[in-house]
Amino acid sequence: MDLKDVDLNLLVVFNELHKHGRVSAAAESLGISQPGVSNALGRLRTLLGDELFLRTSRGMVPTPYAQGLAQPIADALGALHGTLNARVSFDPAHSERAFVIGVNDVGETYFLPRLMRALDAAAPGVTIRTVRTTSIDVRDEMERGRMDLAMGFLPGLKSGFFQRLLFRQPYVCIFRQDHPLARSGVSARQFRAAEHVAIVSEGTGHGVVDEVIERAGIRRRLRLTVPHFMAVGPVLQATDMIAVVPRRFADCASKPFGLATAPCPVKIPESVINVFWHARNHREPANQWLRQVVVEQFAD
DNA sequence: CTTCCGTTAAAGTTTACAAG
DNA sequence: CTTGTAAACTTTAACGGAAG
Repeated sequence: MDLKDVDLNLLVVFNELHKHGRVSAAAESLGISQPGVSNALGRLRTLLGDELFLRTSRGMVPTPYAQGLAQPIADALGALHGTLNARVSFDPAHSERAFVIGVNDVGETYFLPRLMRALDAAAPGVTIRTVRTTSIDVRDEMERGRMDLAMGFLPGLKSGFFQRLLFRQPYVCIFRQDHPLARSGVSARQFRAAEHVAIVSEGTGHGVVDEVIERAGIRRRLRLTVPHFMAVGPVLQATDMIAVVPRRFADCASKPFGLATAPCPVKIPESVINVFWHARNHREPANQWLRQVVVEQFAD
């Protein structure tokens, strides 16, 4: 197929369609009418001899062929866009760009206060929206260009992504300030005897905690299991339970909830917190800028 | 049944291009 | 520079499948 026979704008439509999974949303994003997108899709279907997107209850899902095209097309368009806009660097002071960041709930409490304050000074018009890294497919969201950055302990993101280390942190035991353990520290025996709150959030690397403890042959009394960290502080404050959490979370939660920490008697590998971005955004000035801000604020 | 949403069709407008 | 034509776009309206 000769490129001159291809209306390259159709690829832009294809890209938006794949990103949103809905014709009307793609149309809005492209600034044309919904039939216009439908029409363009029709032409692309004829051109490529494939249905490309099938109508389902969950929107327009790509055929295997379209799925295969999506990434190369996105990369190519990204490269073109980057080249044509190379002269226009990102201007944080005047930008009204909306960024989407993937973090879990600890990430929000830890990163957002400082990040928002930094943005307040440098980029008053920029807005941030966060999404849970545990409830969505981060890889997919990033590939589609719906998420700009992700921060946290996400060992699953490798190929196609860039990452930069922000910090490492050990896991610690955390419990009420006037808990008996606050004086003595936590021995292996006491660790075993205590009632535990477990935080099980799928998709993050945090699951290693339970695995490691399990593998060490230690049977804990898991009295409460929750999918995120938010509930942990109040629960520990009100009970004699203990939890194993990343240290920076413990630092944030100690004061507001009157909690104390102690080293964990079980050896648990450190939690490695990175900032991740997709290869397609590697050269995007806005993305580069935001990464830079994150690194300046949070990298050790 | 109603609502939502994609598709299709019709009619008019805009745009690009080439010929006069 | 003007004009004719084809292609693509827009809006409007009607249609139909899917979901609640």
